[in-house]
Amino acid sequence: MRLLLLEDANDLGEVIHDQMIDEGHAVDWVETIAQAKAALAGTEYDLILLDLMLPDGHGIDLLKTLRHDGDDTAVIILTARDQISDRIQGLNAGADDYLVKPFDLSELSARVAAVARRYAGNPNPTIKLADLTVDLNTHQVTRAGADIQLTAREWALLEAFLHRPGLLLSKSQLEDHLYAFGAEIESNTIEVYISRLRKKLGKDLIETVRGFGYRIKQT
Amino acid sequence: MRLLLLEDANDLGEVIHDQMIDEGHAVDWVETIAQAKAALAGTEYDLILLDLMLPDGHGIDLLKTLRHDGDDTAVIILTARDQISDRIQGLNAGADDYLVKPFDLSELSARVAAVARRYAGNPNPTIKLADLTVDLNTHQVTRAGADIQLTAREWALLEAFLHRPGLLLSKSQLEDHLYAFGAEIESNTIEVYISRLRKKLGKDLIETVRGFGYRIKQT
DNA sequence: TATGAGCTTTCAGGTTATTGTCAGGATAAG
DNA sequence: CTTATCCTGACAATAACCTGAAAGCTCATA
Repeated sequence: MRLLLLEDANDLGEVIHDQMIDEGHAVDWVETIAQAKAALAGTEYDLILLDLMLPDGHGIDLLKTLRHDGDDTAVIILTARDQISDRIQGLNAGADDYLVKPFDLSELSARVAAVARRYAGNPNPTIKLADLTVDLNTHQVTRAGADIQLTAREWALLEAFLHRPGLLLSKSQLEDHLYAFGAEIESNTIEVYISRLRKKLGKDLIETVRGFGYRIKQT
Repeated sequence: MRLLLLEDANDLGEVIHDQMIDEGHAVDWVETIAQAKAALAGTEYDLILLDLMLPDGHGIDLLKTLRHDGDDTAVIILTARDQISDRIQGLNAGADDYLVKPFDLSELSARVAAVARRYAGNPNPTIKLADLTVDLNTHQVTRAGADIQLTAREWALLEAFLHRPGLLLSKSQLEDHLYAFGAEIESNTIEVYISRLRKKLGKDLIETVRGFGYRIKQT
């Protein structure tokens, strides 16, 4: 998915940027209204993340202009807790959703996904993998019709593979996906969770590539 | 159908106005309470769209006055997420339905149609859920024929799940539905209400998905 | 403006499921 | 055979969840 991240003068941008890239989105990151306008003129985006920390309501103006020009690109507003008026203005100006700082990256990811799905007109996307059906929305996994209950970590691990099917993922990559940046895992946690997933999903779904990592079996 | 749209100082009104006209309704669009009162004095409307972005709770007052005078015109309240108290007040004051921004126009259309049906004396749209019957218009819930009384919060919570069956909703999403987005809920309120709903609706209706949230059991 | 009923929110303690770690066994590579 | 790597059952610590009860609100009514 193609994202535009408009953010000025604070480090949240970098974090968001990295997270979105991790999830396989194409992200343009700009820090001024002028840059944003240039970017918008040239390119079609699927989603715009608009940080209203921007001074003087210019962010709102940008959004209004966009809508006025008939552009219906999805927009999620990021705003500080105390800027309620900005938020209301934002919604009125045509934003699709908003997040109040501070927020979890996972929360942001979920909202991005939700808005994207809404725009794609595809509210309940499911992925089929061998005899598995994975519902990204409800986190429901069924195997040959039978429900499978996954814990949070198990789901996160499975999700890592779903983003890029067939991809070989190293243990450290998987750790990055499962844990907050900088968290130190000092045991064979990934191995344990691979094991647990296999037990629930079926032995032969996840392939071990000795010395490198794991990969979902292609079908 | 004859609509009154009461909305002040923002561009959503225009959008709604155009949409409703498109759908073949007759719409009067006013932007002050005074205008609304004048319009209400002169004309019979089938439905009033009331935007609570209006300051000072005068919108609620208008509704109260209306009901107090025995006017039972259908009223749908449009409100920002920040104004939960308005929302509760609105329901208590006799609103028929409410929508929280941002909302899809299609959703608004659906609700308008629903309320219209109700007032046209058509059978109420109901949802069956296990042994429950849920009336979206009257907010009545019956179980095996017996009425179940839900409070405003309890209903709001149930409603969140009705929107799409089987949907997994996180606690923070539910909070967003019940409260101002970003409002500081520092306790386990959602858990408490889930507990109450279960007690009233039956233990096994709402499923806990540990680490993610809750979901209504698929039937 | 006081009162009381009903609803909402918080708190605290108990219960349960998940998590990260370890240890010992299994497997593949050389 | 030896070694590095991986698998997996078990377990204590912890996080997540449930729920009764009490405190806090709101609103209609007197």
